[in-house]
Amino acid sequence: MPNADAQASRTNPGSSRTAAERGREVRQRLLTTAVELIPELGWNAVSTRILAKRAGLAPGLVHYHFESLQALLREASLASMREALRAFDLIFEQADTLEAGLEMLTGALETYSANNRASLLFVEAYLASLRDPRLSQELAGLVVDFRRRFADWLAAHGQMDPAATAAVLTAALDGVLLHRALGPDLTSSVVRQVLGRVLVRTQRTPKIPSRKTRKGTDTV
Amino acid sequence: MPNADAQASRTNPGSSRTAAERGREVRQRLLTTAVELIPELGWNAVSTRILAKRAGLAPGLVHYHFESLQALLREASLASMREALRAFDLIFEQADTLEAGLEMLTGALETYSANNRASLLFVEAYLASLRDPRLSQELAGLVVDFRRRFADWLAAHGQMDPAATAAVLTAALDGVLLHRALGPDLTSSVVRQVLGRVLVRTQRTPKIPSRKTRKGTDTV
Amino acid sequence: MPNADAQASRTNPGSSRTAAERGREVRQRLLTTAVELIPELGWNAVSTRILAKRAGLAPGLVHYHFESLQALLREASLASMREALRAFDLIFEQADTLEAGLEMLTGALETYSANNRASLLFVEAYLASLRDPRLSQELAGLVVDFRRRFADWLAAHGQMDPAATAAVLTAALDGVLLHRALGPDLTSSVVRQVLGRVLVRTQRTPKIPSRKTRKGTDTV
Amino acid sequence: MPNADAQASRTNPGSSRTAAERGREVRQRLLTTAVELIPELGWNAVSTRILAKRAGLAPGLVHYHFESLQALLREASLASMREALRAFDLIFEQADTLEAGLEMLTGALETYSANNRASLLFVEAYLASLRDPRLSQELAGLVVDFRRRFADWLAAHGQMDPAATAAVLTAALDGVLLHRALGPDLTSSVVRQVLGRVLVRTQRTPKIPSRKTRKGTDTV
DNA sequence: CATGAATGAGTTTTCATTCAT
DNA sequence: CATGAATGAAAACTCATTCAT
Repeated sequence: MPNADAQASRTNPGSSRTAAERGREVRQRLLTTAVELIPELGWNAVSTRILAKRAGLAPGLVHYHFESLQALLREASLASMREALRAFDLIFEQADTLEAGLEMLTGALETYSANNRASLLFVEAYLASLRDPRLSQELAGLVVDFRRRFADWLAAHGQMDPAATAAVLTAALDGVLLHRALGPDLTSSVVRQVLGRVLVRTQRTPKIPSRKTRKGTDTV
Repeated sequence: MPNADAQASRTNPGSSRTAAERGREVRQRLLTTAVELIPELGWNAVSTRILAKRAGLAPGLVHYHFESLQALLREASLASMREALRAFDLIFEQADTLEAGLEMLTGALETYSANNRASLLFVEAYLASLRDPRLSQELAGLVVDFRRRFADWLAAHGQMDPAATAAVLTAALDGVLLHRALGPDLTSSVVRQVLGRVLVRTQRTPKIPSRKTRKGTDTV
Repeated sequence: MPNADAQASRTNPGSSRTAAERGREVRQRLLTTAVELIPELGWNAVSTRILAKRAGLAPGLVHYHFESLQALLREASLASMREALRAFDLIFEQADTLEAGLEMLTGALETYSANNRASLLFVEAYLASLRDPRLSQELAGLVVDFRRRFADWLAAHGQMDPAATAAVLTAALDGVLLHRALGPDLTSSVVRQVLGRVLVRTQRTPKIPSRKTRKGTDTV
Repeated sequence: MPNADAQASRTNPGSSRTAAERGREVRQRLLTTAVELIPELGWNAVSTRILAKRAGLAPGLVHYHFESLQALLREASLASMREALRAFDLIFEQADTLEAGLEMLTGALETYSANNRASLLFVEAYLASLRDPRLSQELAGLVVDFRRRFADWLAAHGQMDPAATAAVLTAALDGVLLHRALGPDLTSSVVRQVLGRVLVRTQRTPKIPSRKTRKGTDTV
């Protein structure tokens, strides 16, 4: 990355670009380091000094580039979560049956849980949002957006009660994330198997793409 | 209040009861206050001074009765969670159908979410356990125990895949707790409606097993 | 002082007195040091570290004994000013003519200006009070009280317009304090000579009023 | 605003006027902003960043145009005070009796106290001068000059002891400024009424001297 | 003439923990 | 069993000043 930028700066010699560019790099480095540190140490244990040291930067830079440490953590976590959620949009685009979608969702979950970091970041941000109104607002926006896209996709594939299903499944997946952070015993195949029962097609207009014959549908 | 207690102890001078008894009371008060403070401020924001002040006790008492602040928080949160889980045992004893059980579970969830405190305590403890091996171990024990009792109850009432279902439902309910902490839009009736689909009876009639003989079967 | 206390503590062996007493001493030492430092460095330049170092105490003690540095400075300056004003009460009791009173006042002024510290403390506190409502309120109380006692004394000795005269003379004396802090050219004899002209007796012989019956009369 | 200026400078590209002129403008803007900020925040609370932000300028400009922040504050406050004192010269020229002069002086005082800013600037500068020898020297010069002009005017209008009276009245008026900063209860009519007694004519008719021939005589 | 990124020491304040009594 | 004074490190944040561009 520094090499690429060094090249780029050559393109524009003598301009003020280098300073500004380096500034943006430093800012970005702080954000990246924060995303790394939040799951590792916990939201409240990320201090300016630790952050700066880990980023290999002078401690004063945190408050030069950000209004407060909280603002930095907020921006970093939101950016990271937004990007994580973008992955799900891809899933929604590619999956053409409810079952395929669930499989991809739990697969993604497995990926995230593997390095633990992304999922913990979500939970840490959830808790932090309880004491940070700004974060709370933006985070709620993310969740609502995700639920809506999820519900749209569910509806488009014939799911019964798409909005309710999306809301509960979103929460359930977050719960699974949380439990996987604690221990590895919740395999994605188990999750898929159980949560798969939630996926039920409406009676009317079923263009039945059923992958297998469904089993016991004693819904409650 | 400390004055009142001081007076009370004067009433019973020299008796061995007063000293030991009051000591236990003070210890208990510290635990109770911690349970109150953890969801309110967040695990890492509970300090000895804040805790002592809120409990109306001298600051030195925290380290007199506990090895460290972390030990106090650990003991307090575990005790509180154990008690909370005991409430579910009652549900398991009283509910005689899967549907009734789910209804009581989501009802309890509503109760917990109402004051938010109990559910947040769980999540705070989950995260804290990632950096506290002792807490992690005990917490894992709690969760495993709960899953097993849950699975037993599910099995006894004809649920298919009881262990897997219990594990996923436990995680899902925690996820719902978490999302309710963020906003009130996840009503318990929606949760009941969607998660109810997970409850499916096995084809063959199960022989209802005694609690003692069965253990967590199946997967997980 | 430590020796005296060491003796005192011997009088009461085994009691908790020593610890509490030492605490009070430390607190007092912080106050005393603040009074010393405010005129020397300026209100805003007195930092916790400088203060603790000068007092020969650990830096944490400032916030152990006081809620904030501002609270410490406030308490210290107010106590010092109250004591300084008490000296004027003595003057009012002893002086039996307007002229003798003015002579003693300007004399006191000379004393204060000599070490500069007391007078600068007043001015620093005046300015600080503009950004500290609590200090402002208490300081205003001090000034109002002093004006009233001054006015009472003036009235008792036949001064015309005692309240207005007291208010303006108080301000004028503060101005003289300020100018003396800048340079030594304003001798007390010059001040006495000029401000003496302000002292004018009413035409009619005043009935000397008792302190209780009188209130701040006239204008202002 | 900076944008507007940027546009304006574009209007006149390459001209030597724009560069030099704009430089002076920026310098002046820094001075003006400092004069605004010193009474508002206190001398020591005016920082380069706050100053630059308030002036709508880049932070680096402070040290580009001035050797140090202190130097900027010094220059700004002295310029402002010099201008304020020029207003008094007008009074001296226009007032033809002692009484009329005092009335105009207290009137001016009222004006200054109204916005508080000018009077507070004086007091802040007085205190700052105690720790800034350069400021101290220049400020002393200002005060001495003012006293002399005041004394000259007093002498020209028959005042007894003009030098002593001028010195004490100058201090007294500063004291009144200070007290008015604290609270509004010292009305200018009260001040005029009391300080008016200080104005006393010499017995013998003074030969009215020309302004040029007289200098500060008498005591002090 | 102007910019704004960078620095490291500075600020106030809070902390868990120890310990003499 | 209990107290509360004490400590020194660490927290978030602000600072004047420098300097490459």
